[in-house]
Amino acid sequence: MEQGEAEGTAAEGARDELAAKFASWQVLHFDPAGCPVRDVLDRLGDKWSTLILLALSGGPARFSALNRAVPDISKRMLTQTLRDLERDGFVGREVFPTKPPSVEYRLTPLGFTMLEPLANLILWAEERHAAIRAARLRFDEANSAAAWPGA
Amino acid sequence: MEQGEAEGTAAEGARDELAAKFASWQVLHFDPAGCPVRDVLDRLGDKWSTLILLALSGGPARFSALNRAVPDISKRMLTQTLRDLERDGFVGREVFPTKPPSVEYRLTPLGFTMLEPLANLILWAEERHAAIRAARLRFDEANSAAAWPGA
DNA sequence: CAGCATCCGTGCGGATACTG
DNA sequence: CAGTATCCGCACGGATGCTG
Repeated sequence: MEQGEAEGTAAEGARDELAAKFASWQVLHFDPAGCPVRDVLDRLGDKWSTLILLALSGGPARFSALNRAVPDISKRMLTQTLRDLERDGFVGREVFPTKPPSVEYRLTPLGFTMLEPLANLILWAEERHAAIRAARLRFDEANSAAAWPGA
Repeated sequence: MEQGEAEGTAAEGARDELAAKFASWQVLHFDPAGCPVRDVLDRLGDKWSTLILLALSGGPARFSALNRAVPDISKRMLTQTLRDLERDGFVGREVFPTKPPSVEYRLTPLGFTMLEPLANLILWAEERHAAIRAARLRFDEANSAAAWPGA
């Protein structure tokens, strides 16, 4: 029952706040360096970043453990994504000089702070997933009907 | 736990919840249809979706108004992004048979519910933006120093 | 005004092979 | 084990021109 008035005010607050932020970014002509949406969210929007962060949410993990946690990522993309996350300060990398070598990745305090807003978005996505899939079916059906009227 | 007492219980709750969700999605072997992160967030992760949603957070807007609100998007990508958002049920499209025709876009109730979690993530990004940029500088400097030791 | 059609370049990401 | 190096396809997205 989150859809009612209780969430209405919160969502309206979010809307007004977002509208104001958006206006302030517009003033800067969306300078990529000054727009957090472009500079931060676009990086998290790649194919693997969020999944890696999720995999690390349970605690530190080694390279091959991450590869097993996300089975369909290639070693190449796992390395690259981890490097990007490390560069942004979300993930820390620690090398243990064992033989063979082992490397452990973990969320930094900065990366740790992201879990909360990320979790909110993911839980929202999960909650609305069925509705979204239903909307897609409706859209595709209406669209195909319009595309082939006589079929 | 070792990560950060300062960030507190909310972040730890988010971490545990996320870890549990991640485990449950793993069981499904990340079937794209069953994983909200892949099926929903990946779509929002494209170059323009979040900016369009932000532009609509202030209220309904016409096509050319959106094009002005996001100056560096092409008409082609604006149309395509709006279609995708409409297909997922986030955005509604209303055609007014004026001359010349005008089309108005607005958030649906479903799209409206996304503003709150999206705002949380964006506000987080804005709040940590400086720290992220600083981390990038540190990383790049350390990396270039390692790449050219004698320079 | 609000698109659609077409062409085209870039870069993301996959596959494979090799290394310390 | 934890990467690097290389090649390559394809889809994302930009530029331009045309239409109702």
